[in-house]
Amino acid sequence: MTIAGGPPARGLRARVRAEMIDEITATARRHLASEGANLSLRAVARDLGMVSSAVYRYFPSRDALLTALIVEAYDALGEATERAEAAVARRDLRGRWLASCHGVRDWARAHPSEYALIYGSPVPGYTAPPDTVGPASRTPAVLGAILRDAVATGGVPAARGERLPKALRADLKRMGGDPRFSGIPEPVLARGMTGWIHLFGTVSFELFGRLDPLIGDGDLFFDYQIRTMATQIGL
Amino acid sequence: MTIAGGPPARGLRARVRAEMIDEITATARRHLASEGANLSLRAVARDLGMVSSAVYRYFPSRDALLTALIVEAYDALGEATERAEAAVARRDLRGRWLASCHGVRDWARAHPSEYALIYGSPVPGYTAPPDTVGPASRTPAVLGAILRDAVATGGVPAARGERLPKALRADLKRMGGDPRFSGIPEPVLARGMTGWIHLFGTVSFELFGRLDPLIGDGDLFFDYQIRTMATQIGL
DNA sequence: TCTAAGTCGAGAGCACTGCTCTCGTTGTAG
DNA sequence: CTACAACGAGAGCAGTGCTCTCGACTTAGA
Repeated sequence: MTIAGGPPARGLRARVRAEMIDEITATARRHLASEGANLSLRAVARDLGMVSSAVYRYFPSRDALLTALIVEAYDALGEATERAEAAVARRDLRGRWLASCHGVRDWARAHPSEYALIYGSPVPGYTAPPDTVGPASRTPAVLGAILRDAVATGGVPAARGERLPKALRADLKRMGGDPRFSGIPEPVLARGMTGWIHLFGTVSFELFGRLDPLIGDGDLFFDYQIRTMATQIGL
Repeated sequence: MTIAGGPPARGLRARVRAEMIDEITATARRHLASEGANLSLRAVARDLGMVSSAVYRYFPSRDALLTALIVEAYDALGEATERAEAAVARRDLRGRWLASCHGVRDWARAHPSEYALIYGSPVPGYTAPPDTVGPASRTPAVLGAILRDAVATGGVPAARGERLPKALRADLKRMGGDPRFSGIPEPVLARGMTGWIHLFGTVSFELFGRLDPLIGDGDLFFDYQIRTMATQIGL
């Protein structure tokens, strides 16, 4: 053995292992994109020139592989949204909101299978482990930051005479405990949730083909939808 | 053979066949409810005391069975919506809209697997055959009728200074060609689509667990959401 | 440096799936 | 009454997720 220059302790094997995991998830993602949601672990293994049982050295089950893909998808969507939002001047609150929405849609259209994986119907026996909640809230966090900035700079009215039911107000107050949504008045938070739901509703309807027979120009429709919604939020 | 009183011509076998089809779909629906979306044709057959190949006498493939369930689900949802809407006084346009929304949600909560089947991510290799478009538009038709009545009686403003992009206006005009959506001015139709998207977005988010950590009282949240949306539509 | 321990890939195998084909049985139409 | 079509059962094929065992290999400790 050489004295130095070799890989670090716990090195070679651990690194090969990490690379292997990456290769598996990458191949799985490709399969997901090409064949849809029913991912075959055996097919992934075959693609990598290994036998199916070998994959189980890296992922204890097919669900675990799916979880890895889900986390990756949430992160990718979150990053895409953050990047789109960051490209707009800080003081242009409405522009930041619209850019975020377009960021979500653009990523979803570029990665329909991964979007369906995270925003479609839950996979049969699968229940999302807690690892996913962090990455999942990255996109809402972007929207929350915009609302907070908007409230702080007076870019959005804190209240417009809404009458929030007591229990709903309590839920929203609890949400305000989360630092990502703190500093946002409850009425604004409620409006923001409407926009959030409407955003993903629109993207899902478009991707799942629900608008196909109705809408010719999807870009225009989406833009119009989120603009009116932004206006109704007060942005 | 008896002279009369027996089953009609083309009778016994055809009737047994129809009953068999009903039994299969009923059992399949039960399996769907209990086990989630991955429906096993073999398990359904086993439940009916027959062998899997026998089921193929009635449905050419598992997808065909799924299609039957999808059509049934669309019809059931449509009927539930229609019934909820019919229970409200005709002149109470806002009440009719809200009742329809609640009808959708109540049915979805009572049949989550069937809802996921029709409003979740599209099944992997499956593409919806044209048989489904009719039943699928039953619920939108209810909402459309309310909007038409509202416009006719002045219950909703036909225009509120919206500026619709030309291409979008063209799409909406084309939608107006459908008798179910005729007589609804384009701006109202656009607002209605926002409400439609938001409605199913809210139901999907609730059923797919996206609101779980945030919202305590789901009933209240949903009601608040659709009320504010109805107001924004102009109802 | 040698050895015990742990990691890995391959292969066989189990229970399950959708689907096809064949083979007797049975209801039906002419 | 007969020829035909529909039907259910069974065997079988290719595929799936997952488990277990076995030999080859890397790693860590003495």
